[in-house]
Amino acid sequence: MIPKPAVERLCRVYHVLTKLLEEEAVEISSAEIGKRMGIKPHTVRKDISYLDGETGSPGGYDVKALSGRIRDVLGFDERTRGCIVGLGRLGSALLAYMEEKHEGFEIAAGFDSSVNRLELLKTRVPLYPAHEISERVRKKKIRVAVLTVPADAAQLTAERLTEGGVRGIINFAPVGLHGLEGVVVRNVYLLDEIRIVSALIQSAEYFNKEIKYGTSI
Amino acid sequence: MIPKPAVERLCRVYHVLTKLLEEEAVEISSAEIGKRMGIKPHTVRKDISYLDGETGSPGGYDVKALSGRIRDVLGFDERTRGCIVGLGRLGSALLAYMEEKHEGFEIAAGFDSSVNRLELLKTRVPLYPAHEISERVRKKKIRVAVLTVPADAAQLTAERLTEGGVRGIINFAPVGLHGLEGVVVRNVYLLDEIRIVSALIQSAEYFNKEIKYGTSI
DNA sequence: CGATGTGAAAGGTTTCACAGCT
DNA sequence: AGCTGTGAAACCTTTCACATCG
Repeated sequence: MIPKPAVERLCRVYHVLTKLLEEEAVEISSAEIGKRMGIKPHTVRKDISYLDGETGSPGGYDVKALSGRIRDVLGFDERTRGCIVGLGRLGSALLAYMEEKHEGFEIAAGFDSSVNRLELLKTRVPLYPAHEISERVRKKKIRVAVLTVPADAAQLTAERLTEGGVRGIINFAPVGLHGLEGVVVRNVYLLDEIRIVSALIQSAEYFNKEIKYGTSI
Repeated sequence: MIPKPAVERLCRVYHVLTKLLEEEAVEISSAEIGKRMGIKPHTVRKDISYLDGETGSPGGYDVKALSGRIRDVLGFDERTRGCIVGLGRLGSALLAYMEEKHEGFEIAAGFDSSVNRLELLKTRVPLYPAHEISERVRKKKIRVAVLTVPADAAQLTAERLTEGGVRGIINFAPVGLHGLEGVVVRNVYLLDEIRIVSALIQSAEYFNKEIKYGTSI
């Protein structure tokens, strides 16, 4: 089993490789990947070693081969279909941001409980009222949902999504979701981020250490 | 030194306690906090134990006392001042979301390189052109920046922020920042999130395990 | 009794150092 | 020579089990 932090970093390695392909680069070293990501070369190598492939050589990694290997192992092969639920200010910004074409996933729907809002928004992606969530998610085979509803609607909406067969939820609502069996939940607590950074600074100062809370997701 | 994941969770404990104070709750158990956050009770207790305080008793924790202790240790005492740099769709959504009053921090400025955009936006918070960043940040004693500029402007903007004395950066640009001494950087790679969730699902399936990549930040 | 608080064990992740390959 | 690949060591975090206390 690949460690979770390694999976996260490999997703970013993939991101870097995608760009390199656009730049028509052929080979790249772990040092260069590390530099672009702000992490150390041996971390990059270790992460790649979890893929159980034979993609490197003394010149470095073959960009295409490595990118393909990551795609296979992490399952970027088939397009992953996602949706955004809750089209307030944050949700619609994320929709606009994500509905453009991206390697490895595709936004296939948006949902909101306000029909009025659905009519006002102009998006490429089709929008549906919230009560159709589980039905639409099932029909469209959506695997991942971005949850940007108000805190008090989050749990119920998450349950509806799970009923529809969603396997992963990226939760932007500032409440913990519970009781969702077999679903990967990632919480992104934007409002806490500033407090977290502030606390990490403070904590580092308090213990009179140099700041060592480096880059992370 | 408090472990970084513990600091992150304590920020969320604080969040929960703030809500509890609004509900006028007096005491709360680690089990209840854990339930609200989607984590286990002993994790909550361990995290609280890092605060080196004596806040609990057999009935549970005194909400006010615990909240005060976290505020002191994590430095939420003085208002932390933050800014948002890059007011595109995502940046201005975040600004609208964050400029409301929140416990523990305050958004004090917004920046963008397009003067046109600065004139169009209607915000409570004052907005300034990007070339004034380091000057304004210094004058206003801003400690934390939310970075939502395009990828190719991120490194330079981060450097300007650091010149102005910023101690922490929440980086939404999909590139790693490097060479920033003494600055806490947190990366939020929104576009990678869907891929990460998708990969975690896939990885769990591949290794035929039940999904155990639980809740996390 | 029912909760906290915490050393100690278990578990996971990162770092290291060097073998191996082209 | 220069880079990858990886077992082993070091390090950090979580979990557990139980002493403790009102």
